[in-house]
Amino acid sequence: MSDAGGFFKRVYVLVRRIPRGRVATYGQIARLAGAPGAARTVGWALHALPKRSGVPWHRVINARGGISTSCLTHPADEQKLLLIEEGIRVTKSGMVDLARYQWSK
DNA sequence: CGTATGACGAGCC
DNA sequence: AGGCTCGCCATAC
Repeated sequence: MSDAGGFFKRVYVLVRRIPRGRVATYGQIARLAGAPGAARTVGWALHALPKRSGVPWHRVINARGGISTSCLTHPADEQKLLLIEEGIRVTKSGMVDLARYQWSK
């Protein structure tokens, strides 16, 4: 399940472990997945991830605490709303205070 | 097996 | 804060 050529799966498992009201960066997930530097691959994993998969993809943001979504199927506006509904303060520009909300195992 | 891609990261302006 | 360039890494074709 969490192994066997499924780097993506490993990412999904880690994202699911992010507690509600907390966020993580792509680089952080990549590092926990055992591939520091593969932040881009993490983003791609979530990109291919359907919302109904149950993975809180909206809790994953970039190192600057911003929403980088350029994906039309996953609008940044929706991600922003989801984060706000979890109690996370997000600026109009979609910036999150990492120092306060970044997930720490 | 080589090239292209991508929801990134860090550095620089 | 926002934008551009280069570098890293795992898939897709």
